[in-house]
Amino acid sequence: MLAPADLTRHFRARGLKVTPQRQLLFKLLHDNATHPTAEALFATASAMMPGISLRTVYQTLNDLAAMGELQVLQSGNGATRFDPNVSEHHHALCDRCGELHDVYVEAVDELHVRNLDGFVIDRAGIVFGGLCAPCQSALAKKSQRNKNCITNKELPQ
Amino acid sequence: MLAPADLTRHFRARGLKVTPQRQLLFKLLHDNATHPTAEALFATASAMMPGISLRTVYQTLNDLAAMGELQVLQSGNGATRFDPNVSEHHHALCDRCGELHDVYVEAVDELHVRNLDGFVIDRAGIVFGGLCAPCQSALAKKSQRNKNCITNKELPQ
DNA sequence: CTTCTAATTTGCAGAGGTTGCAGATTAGCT
DNA sequence: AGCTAATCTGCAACCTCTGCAAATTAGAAG
Repeated sequence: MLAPADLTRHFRARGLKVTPQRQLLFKLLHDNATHPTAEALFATASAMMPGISLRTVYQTLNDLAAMGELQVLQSGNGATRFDPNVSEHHHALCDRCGELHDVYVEAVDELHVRNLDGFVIDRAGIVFGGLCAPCQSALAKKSQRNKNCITNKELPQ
Repeated sequence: MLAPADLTRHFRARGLKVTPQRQLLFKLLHDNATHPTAEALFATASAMMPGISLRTVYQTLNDLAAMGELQVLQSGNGATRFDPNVSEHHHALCDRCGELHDVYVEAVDELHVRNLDGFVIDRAGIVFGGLCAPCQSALAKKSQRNKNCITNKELPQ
């Protein structure tokens, strides 16, 4: 996504107005790698500008997405996530904490796809599943703790 | 997804009951390549078994997904789609008609992923975007028809 | 600086999609 | 045939997101 100052210019050029609400959202999104949902942005924005409406957050996110300044992601469980990183990249979704990480994949266009049946591919989106580093150590500790535990079979009925 | 008879066995083995409603859904899903939504399945099921509840459809779909017999897909626009094809495959989503096609991709594990930062990948899901064959010809015809139309610039102000 | 107008903000109602709950029903074991 | 836990159904509720209309405001023009 462009820097706030550039977005301001782009918005005006398109006949869109640059309100304080929008400026705040521009700032909150700039260099934000958390893939926030509309609700999450609303929570942060509300703390800095009490009274801002959730409706306005959605409105601005949709405007930005329409201008190609945001990548829209379907997180799987309900809420849409917005990614200000619009360079060509993909995502890694942690099975444990649910967080999404940006990853870069080489030679995606060189993949050999079968069964296309006349479908013409324009782009690709990859979501990797697995465990992020913090969650791996968390799980390792947990299994360590459970090493000496009795199993279900050993429990009295 | 397994054949209805096998699913019946698996359900019973897990202490789950096999009701007429579930048997119907097993049949409707078997070899179904349409990636139906819960609503779509409900519509088909209702025609064959009037009175079946949408709630039951969701229930059974969730059970099947939990058993790994269905792949769950986020279609992008709202409704979840269910795919009885659980072999390793990916999807091609048509920008025009919104339909999903199963495709097979080779050497996905050989992709070179950067910026993993300790994330350990377990699996990958790829969604290709583009146009399916029918939609390409439809669009081609449309642009043919528009060839002799005046452009906006030529319109009187 | 004032005026004007179209764009924006807000709050609320409402549309999907999905789940929780409770009472009635039923699969399938004994 | 009887029993009990699993299931079905209908409905209410939830969540995310959008439509709408009245009030406000950005920013251009005078």
